[in-house]
Amino acid sequence: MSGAHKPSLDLGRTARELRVDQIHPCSACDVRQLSICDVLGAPELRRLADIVATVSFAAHRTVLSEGEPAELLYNVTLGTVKLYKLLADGRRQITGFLFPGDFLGIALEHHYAYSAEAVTDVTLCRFPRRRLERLLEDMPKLEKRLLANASNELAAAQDQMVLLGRKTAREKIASFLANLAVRAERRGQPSNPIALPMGRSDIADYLGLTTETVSRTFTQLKTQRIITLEPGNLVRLADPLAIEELAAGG
Amino acid sequence: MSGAHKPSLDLGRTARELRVDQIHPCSACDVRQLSICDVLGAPELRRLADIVATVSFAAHRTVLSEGEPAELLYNVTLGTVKLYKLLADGRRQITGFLFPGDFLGIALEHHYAYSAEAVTDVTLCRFPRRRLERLLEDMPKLEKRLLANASNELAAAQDQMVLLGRKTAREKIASFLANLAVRAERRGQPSNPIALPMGRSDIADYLGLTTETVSRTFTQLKTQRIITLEPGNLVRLADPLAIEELAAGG
DNA sequence: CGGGACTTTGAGCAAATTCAACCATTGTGG
DNA sequence: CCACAATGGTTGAATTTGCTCAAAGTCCCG
Repeated sequence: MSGAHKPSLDLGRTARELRVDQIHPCSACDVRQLSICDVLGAPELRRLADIVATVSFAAHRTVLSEGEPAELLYNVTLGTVKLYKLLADGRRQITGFLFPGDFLGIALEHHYAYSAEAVTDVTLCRFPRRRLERLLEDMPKLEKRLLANASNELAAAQDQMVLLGRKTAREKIASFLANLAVRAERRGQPSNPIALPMGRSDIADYLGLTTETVSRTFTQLKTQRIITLEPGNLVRLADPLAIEELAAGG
Repeated sequence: MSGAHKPSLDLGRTARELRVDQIHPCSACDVRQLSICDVLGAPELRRLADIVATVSFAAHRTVLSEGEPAELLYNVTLGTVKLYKLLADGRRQITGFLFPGDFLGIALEHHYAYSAEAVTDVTLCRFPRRRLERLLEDMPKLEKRLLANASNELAAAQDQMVLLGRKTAREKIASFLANLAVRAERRGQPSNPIALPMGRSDIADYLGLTTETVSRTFTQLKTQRIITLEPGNLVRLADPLAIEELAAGG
């Protein structure tokens, strides 16, 4: 069965959660212009800083679980997080990867709609939902920003549906790489040797494939000189145009 | 190639668009409690009515096209609409079906993120985006409602990713039927013999399958006495429990 | 009653999966 | 310091699910 997920031994979510409250006041935040905080002025930022805590999770820790009451919302400031849903028999679909600047905590009737796990060591800004909602009353700009954010995510979700429903394995991998490159660029990070912080099975569960197919497709693209794999989990797009065409469905 | 879409001759979007402005003032709207308008009181509803127009499209007409400037937003009041995206070679992914009460017009940087086409004859409430945005300034409740709406759609999009990436054809069809039943019920419509206003190829493009596989799967479920097909494009869930189990990934 | 579009069924095929073995890297304990 | 276990990644062979191509059947609607 594809996408089967061996539940790894989890010593409990908070076991290695480090609370580093108030070390990073928002005004010094280096991902502010990437995040929803970019619309806030200094006084509003101060009020936000009052309710925020900076927390860290080691790689593979669970940040939040589907179905739990959504009392805490997060903003990624460092590292990579994956969002996923499980079927009863363990099949897993990863619905997204989050990088610095990305917002976390889509809820449905105040319960998380998915689970989230740290891919690498991560640092997050944590907001109590109630207090954030109260703050929103006074900050229509922030509310607008959240709506714009949700719209962007919806558009991305639809692109992902096209990928999952209609693209071949080659096209899926190419789309994935192109997408990572764009997002890395947006964060001001190198976009040509692209960093792949996640493993093959995470990629597989994100693209609706198996690890074997992901691996085979990488080697196929490698032998066709479209990409090269470099040490440190880096992928170089040797032929970015070919990647673009494949990603678009060529 | 699966999902190939023969572009049907289109005589132009507005050719058969009927403008029936102001015939339905919002206060008499029979889908108000299903839509984003449910949070508005009488005075606010009146202001909304001032900027809304009621428009109709015949089946198969294009309501809006991906990439166009998003100057108009809609709310479905009657009929069924499908949202879709195309790849360059014609492969198509339907990203959603909209029924009465559903909101239409997710945009990215003020351009539509997808195309929308009438499945049946439909009637819609149409809002000019700018004027609606201006109205939002005075109606924080409506803005909150739009955000909640976007959250719901995001959760639904993630469920669809699970379906597309990890479910079998049988499970996809079962999930689809279960989902239609829930939504019909929510609208106060019969949920057991379920109406299927869309054709096999729309279902296929929604579930990431081909029409042949959709058809085969229906007959398979029929011979297993899990469903029966009734005249008028109705599907009866003869064994709702089996449908539920299949939909959940059993 | 006839025509066209949609749906169903059939036969063969192909892309991706499954199952299994092997390889590479890394971290650990003797 | 090196052997070796563990983990993750790659490769191979056989299988399977769903697709492609083709034809026949249905259902509207005029």
